[in-house]
Amino acid sequence: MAQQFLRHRREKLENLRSKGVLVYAERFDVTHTVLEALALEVGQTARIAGRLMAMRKFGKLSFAHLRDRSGSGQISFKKMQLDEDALFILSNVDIGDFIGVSGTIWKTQKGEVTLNVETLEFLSKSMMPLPDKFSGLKDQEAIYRQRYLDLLMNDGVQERFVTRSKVIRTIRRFLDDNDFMEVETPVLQAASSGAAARPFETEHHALKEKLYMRISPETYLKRLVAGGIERVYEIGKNFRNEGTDRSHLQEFTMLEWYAGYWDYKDNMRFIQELLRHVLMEATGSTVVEYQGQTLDFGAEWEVFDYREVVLKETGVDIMAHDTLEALAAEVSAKCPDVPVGKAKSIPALIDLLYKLTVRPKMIQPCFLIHHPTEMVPLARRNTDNPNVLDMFQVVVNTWEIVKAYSELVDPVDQKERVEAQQDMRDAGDDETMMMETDFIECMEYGMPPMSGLGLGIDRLVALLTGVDSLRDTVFFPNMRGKAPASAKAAEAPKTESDSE
RNA sequence: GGGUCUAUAGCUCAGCCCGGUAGAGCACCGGACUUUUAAUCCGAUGGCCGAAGGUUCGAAUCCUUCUGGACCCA
Repeated sequence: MAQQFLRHRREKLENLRSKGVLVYAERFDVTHTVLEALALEVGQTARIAGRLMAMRKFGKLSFAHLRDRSGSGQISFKKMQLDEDALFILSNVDIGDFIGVSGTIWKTQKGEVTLNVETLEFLSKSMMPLPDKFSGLKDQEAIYRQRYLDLLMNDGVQERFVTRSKVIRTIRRFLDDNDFMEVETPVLQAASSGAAARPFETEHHALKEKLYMRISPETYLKRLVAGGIERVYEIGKNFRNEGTDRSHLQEFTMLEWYAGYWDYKDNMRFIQELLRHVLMEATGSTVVEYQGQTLDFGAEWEVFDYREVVLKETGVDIMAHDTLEALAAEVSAKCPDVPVGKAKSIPALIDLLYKLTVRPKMIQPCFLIHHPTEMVPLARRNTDNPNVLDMFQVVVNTWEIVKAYSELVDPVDQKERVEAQQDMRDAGDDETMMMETDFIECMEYGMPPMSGLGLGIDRLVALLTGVDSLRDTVFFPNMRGKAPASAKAAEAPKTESDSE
């Protein structure tokens, strides 16, 4: 495969070497980026470097496109003005190679600002042809597995990831400016807690202990609040060992913060302010056009009470039943499409009902508040109605992008709620939460009242960049093993330490 | 887990229905060309048709299984 390309390019590489050219150069000094250079006046000079993306050769004049991090622009080679060494390099250059040039700005007959090359240095060889410049790279599998080609060849890809970077940077600044401290907490944990999800399991060989990849940093961040870091946040990867679809990644990026002395209402105000700010910074507007929908983050966000909105939508009062059987009977009667048998516990059934009936209608940014108490074992009960939580979610385009609540800091209540989780687990619901006893011990030492919030970065980025799959918001989405493009490499002998 | 679609040259795709020596464009190689920008023109390369089995005189094409990918459903 690709024999001819390799052969031709290897020949050129040897040609260059035979004349003493360092084919993989050490470095190159530039004075401008490509776009900066092309913004100069005619007659000014610049040194630029980049990857050669296209070449149009005439007899004694050639045009090419050079691309660097700023973008790509036209350079020209006039044979009459180049010395023998430069001509030799030029004759052995392929599209995809990296070169460094210096020259003078001029304008072509068509008026295009172009850098005419006077000196030319070879910087690095490309041994494989780039994808078709017109069609780009369309093979979805190649796009994910060889993202570097996608970034190089397809329009808008780089911008999408620039937006992602900008979103995260803006969030950091906003939180820093509000006196939050960024921290890092363990990814490898003895018990996975903080959310209802199946964890990835791994093993600590030296300690001979089973460990879990975190599904949430929640209990660790709360420990830090107990330790006096009253405003704390972490942006990092969480891992959930569940099915993958367009709105779920098994490895996803989450922002979580905790603020002492705040309640969930403070967080409702704060997240609204934060999201509007991030949108303005990243896109210049609080209105997002997404897949034909206009999502207006600037307008007032509707607030839905969990029990009320489910009742209104389905006629089912989720608080009216003490047993799973009774609730399942009413749900089956009123919503025959809901597969009640799937739910192994009351909260699982409530969640299923909501997800199938209410959530699909939540398009504009809105708050869903006061979830039933059993649904989240770490959230504080509402003072007036202990059956519901001081909790909210932000839902946009049917995606839950934010979950937040006033935190439970009462260790006695916490213990009972964890035991209830264990009962559900025993009943067959494997999306319940494990709990480390030392977290409860920490709570026994005392925690201030506080409220925390989690924001799914990947979903937010998808909304802001118009893509409909979260896989398009990360560079390298998880793929099944066996990359065809590197079959040769896979055959190479492996050392034992390579195998995990 | 179930269903639909998909895999042919480095890339983008035809060919499959109805079996008969593997096609195009771009890229690559040789030639012409001082204003192109999907440059153009002439010529030449390039394939284990995802993998394995089966049917057949004969399979990219029909059948089975497997593998990767996309979408839908649960």
